[in-house]
Amino acid sequence: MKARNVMSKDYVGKTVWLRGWVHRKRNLGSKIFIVLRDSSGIIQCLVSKDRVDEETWSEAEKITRESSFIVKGVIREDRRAPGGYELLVEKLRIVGLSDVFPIRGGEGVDYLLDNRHLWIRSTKLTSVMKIKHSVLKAAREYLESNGWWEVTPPILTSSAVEGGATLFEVKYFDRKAYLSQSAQLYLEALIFSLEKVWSLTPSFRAEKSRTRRHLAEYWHLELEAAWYNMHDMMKVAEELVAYIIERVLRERKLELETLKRDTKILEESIHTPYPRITYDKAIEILKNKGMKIEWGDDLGADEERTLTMEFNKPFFVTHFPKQIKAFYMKLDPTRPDVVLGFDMLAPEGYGEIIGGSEREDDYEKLLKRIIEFGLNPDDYKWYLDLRKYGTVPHSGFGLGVERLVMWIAGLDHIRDATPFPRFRERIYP
RNA sequence: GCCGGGGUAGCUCAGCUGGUAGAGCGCCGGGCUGUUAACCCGGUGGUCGGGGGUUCAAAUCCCCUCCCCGGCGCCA
Repeated sequence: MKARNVMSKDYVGKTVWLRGWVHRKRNLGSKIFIVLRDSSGIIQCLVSKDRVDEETWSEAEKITRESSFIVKGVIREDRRAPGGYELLVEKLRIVGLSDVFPIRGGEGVDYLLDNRHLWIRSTKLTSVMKIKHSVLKAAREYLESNGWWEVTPPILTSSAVEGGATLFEVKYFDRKAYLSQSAQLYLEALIFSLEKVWSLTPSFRAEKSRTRRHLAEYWHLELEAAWYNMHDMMKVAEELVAYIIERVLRERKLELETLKRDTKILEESIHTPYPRITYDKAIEILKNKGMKIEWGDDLGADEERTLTMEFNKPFFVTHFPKQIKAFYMKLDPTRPDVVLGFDMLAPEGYGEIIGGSEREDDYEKLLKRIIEFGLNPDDYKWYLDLRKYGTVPHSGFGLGVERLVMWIAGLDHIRDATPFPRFRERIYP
């Protein structure tokens, strides 16, 4: 049995066995309250000296916070118990006695990160992990039921996907290799047979970022489809996100409550389509707000945050100047100074969660772009090949899973959207 | 990489116009039959991040260095 299940009228008066960990212990002398935690939640257990055998009593006296134990008792309703139900203990046995637990409450960020392997048990992080589970499950469901093939691109690669972003270098036998920062180029190769593909992989960025929105290692959900133009792809992006949010709202109500997440904007976000504005329009809005920005500048964190306050659901910004976007994005044929690219920004100040585009499918144009960006065409030979053998219009996007989770869960830092966050200054534990 | 803040007890912090350290919590011991981060009484606790300098005297002033946090840039 699990703690949450037995906390109901149906179980009152019934004898149950539970196993879990000591969440809290309060010793009153001849009564000991032990709050049991298992993967489902918590329940208070009452050990009363006059109602248990000597062995159980001495186990209860000895047990410490975070010890694992097995307990047998009768469920009863009691207004004084947290949650309204408690277990009146008959037998209790310690399985793994815990040393003094290093986390008590009130510790600082650094200390908690050093003790991440223990802090991971907290109700907050447990709730986030459950939300992340539902996010991934919902994404897989959506893609599965809409005809997308799941594929497994490589993590070890021979060169950069795009110049600029820093790569982690690893020893690869006698050569150098890099940890992938995007599966996109490989997904592009796979659309020639499967047409609609997606992958969920770790991506790595060796940037020395110091922000609440960056991880050195994060989970990347990427889609790529043949015959899709930018607008087809944006429709997929918004449907996917809306579906995920709808599922999380339904499945993870309790966890969102635990996190004190105000779900008003999430409820809005299950309705598509999402608003679309062009980069031109974004600049205009920002200028009217008195921000110092000129056409051609990339949207910085402040600008993004300001824009997100204009909407009550995720929205798209499209048609960015070509110089601030990647080489593989297709230029707008009606206006070659902008690309057929789009970002999806989450509201409430969260900002970019998706980046996507229509890809350049013409060999000569792509080659020209690669050279313009100062990249070495030899590194992209196989990628260019795709434009020589039955090229096809296609589009794709990448979603930062932790960024999406961060927004849905209402977190103030991306590190809590993943169990063991990796930053420049942190690889332990 | 840049800007700002910070490293003092196991944890969170005070002390910083120089006079070799203090609180709360934890921990240990005792008490307690309805606690909700239980409470009450007693006890325990420190190379003041590291190195160098000034001084009779440095947690405190100066220089160097390491580490962490927040923000920006970069991006998902």
